[in-house]
Amino acid sequence: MPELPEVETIVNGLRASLIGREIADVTICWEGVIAKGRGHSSPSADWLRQRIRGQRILDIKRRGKYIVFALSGGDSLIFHLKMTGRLLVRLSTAEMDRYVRMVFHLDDSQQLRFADMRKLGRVYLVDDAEAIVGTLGPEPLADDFKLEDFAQILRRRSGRIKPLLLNQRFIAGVGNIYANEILFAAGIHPLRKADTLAPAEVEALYHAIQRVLRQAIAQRGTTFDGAYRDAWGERGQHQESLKVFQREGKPCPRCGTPIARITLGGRGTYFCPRCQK
DNA sequence: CTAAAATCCTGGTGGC
DNA sequence: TGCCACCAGGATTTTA
Repeated sequence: MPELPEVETIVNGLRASLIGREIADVTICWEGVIAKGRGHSSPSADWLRQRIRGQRILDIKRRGKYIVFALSGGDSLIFHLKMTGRLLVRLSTAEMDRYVRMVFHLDDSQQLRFADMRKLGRVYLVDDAEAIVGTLGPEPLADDFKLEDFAQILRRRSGRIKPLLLNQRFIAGVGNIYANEILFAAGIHPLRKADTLAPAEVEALYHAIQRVLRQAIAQRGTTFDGAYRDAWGERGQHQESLKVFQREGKPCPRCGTPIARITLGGRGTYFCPRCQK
């Protein structure tokens, strides 16, 4: 389940190999990988192939959990990996990976392969990236993510804090693993209402978001159930550092109380009933 | 406004 | 050993 730290790690790997390359051709192994447009028809495989061939990769950036390629023709090629998606850079002679849905043939004997066991991930080719990523909330690791702005948004929210952390319009890039870990690091109970957090709690949450995400990036992300891989197919290391996620019944690393699990918004929610108030 | 449920998917798991 | 129901969850859409 690639979240911000995993996507950041993947993008850094992609940049190292793909900037400046031309997309010579595309093979679409499963047409459903192409995202549907708003309401009506989704672009066809033929349309996408004709449009993308010959365009050069100028830049690759992360926005939330999206991966955005800026192409020389002015288009943006955008990926969302959802649960099990992988973007893999391979030599074209390398054995094909499992569950590959789309292959980008590059001008230097490399391939970019989009693999996705569960078929939830999608590819977009658009002339304006904002049409896809424009509704996302602030980037929590950007310089312009300020405590005062964060506090003001929280004050206007009456819902529970954990589903709010997962809302991409509120903050971009936090998923279920890190929402659990962030709330533990901040000592805040997942059922707390956002507008009841005291100023000191808001500040603790603000710093926990950045600290937890930065540490996970330093460890190249979390590989759980073997799902996430970086651009070379390698695992992350942060699963060794998880404090509460999928640790129901195991002792809290701070106080020893067994970690509790509830379902909240349909998601597994893990916390220490003693440390998180 | 919040919140829950349904939707898309398939490998792994637990029950019988 | 085999079959099957069910679970996991990111984001969107629908329903209450």
